[in-house]
Amino acid sequence: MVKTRDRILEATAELLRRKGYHGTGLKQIVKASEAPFGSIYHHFPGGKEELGAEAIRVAGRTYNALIQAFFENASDAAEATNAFFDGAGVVLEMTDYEDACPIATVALEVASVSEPMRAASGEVFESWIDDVTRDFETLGMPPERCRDVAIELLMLIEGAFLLCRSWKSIEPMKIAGSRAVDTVRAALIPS
Amino acid sequence: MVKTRDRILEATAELLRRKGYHGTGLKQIVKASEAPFGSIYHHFPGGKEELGAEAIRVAGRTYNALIQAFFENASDAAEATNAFFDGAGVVLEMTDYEDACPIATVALEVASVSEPMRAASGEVFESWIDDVTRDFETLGMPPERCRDVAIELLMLIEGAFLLCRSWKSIEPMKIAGSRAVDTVRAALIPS
DNA sequence: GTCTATAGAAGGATAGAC
DNA sequence: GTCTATCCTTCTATAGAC
Repeated sequence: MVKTRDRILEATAELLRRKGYHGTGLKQIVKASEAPFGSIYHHFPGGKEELGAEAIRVAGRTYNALIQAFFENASDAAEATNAFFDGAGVVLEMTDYEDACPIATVALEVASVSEPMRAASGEVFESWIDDVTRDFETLGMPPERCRDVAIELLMLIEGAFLLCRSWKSIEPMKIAGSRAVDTVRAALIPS
Repeated sequence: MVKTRDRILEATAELLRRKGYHGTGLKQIVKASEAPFGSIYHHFPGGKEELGAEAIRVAGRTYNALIQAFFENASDAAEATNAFFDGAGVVLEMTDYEDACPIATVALEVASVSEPMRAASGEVFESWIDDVTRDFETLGMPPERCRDVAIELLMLIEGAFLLCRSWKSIEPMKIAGSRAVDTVRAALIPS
């Protein structure tokens, strides 16, 4: 049995990714989650803002798992990077450029508008960076480089998501993936 | 004398950058532009969507000018790149991380929702890429590399804007700038 | 053709029945 | 404590006065 609260969070995370924060209504959320309207305010007294912040964290954890699936037990950091960017491109094409980063749209929308939601998105990005940083350390990259490389990869893929969706083309993702692999490969070589 | 239509477009472009598409109401636009409500539908019969698409193009042209100010008559492509990323970081800090890309938020919001606005944002990104590509050719970069380098720079700065705003930190912009300069410098060397 | 008033729907939030 | 009915605001859009 799936708890009402979890259904609400799942539905919200999904709607936020596709429609953004201001594009998602509470009424859509109750419809999608098949929950009564009052349940939102029972479980999230802070209203839409509290629900949104929590949904961002839920979406973030889903992606933590995806990241770890590619990087945690990889044999080579560069190969894992290549597979990750390739996979992102495949998903983009399969979903007609709808499924990209689950929180980027919301993060930009709320950055200067809602401090709790900005903080939530910041923590999610940080947790992704932490995952990749640790994985790169495990995979033999010099520790002092790991975090910067992880941040560069995240910037490249977020930029690629933006351009790919706006152009309906995976060309940017191919360029981003190629550059990401170059960076990882270079960082792996001890200086 | 400034035409009503232009005032509406300027106000819309500014609001879209700060609040996004769904976060900006037509009533805010008429208030900010000091125009009567009916004027919007007089000048933009297609309503908010047509106005939004046009405002995206206006914002795009403003940035075309900014890009050219840095790259068009530069003496060195790498130096110009460095100055551009530095400048972006300075503006972010000065505006408490509010002023970043004028169209990124809207582009993500509308990518899967409004075809006319998606097309407009795609054209704007394309025009920025075209500018930088031409400038790099002029500055001596091998022509076959210019476009890919320009796209990489755009992805890096868009990713940096996202992370900088979510973290309220310019660390990502510094990393992005550093990597961008490295890429440009490497591309300038004939192989 | 400039501007006001208002329609009609959807937004977030709340009160209170059960 | 689950759920419904409803409140008030804001949204986009339009009708029509001047």
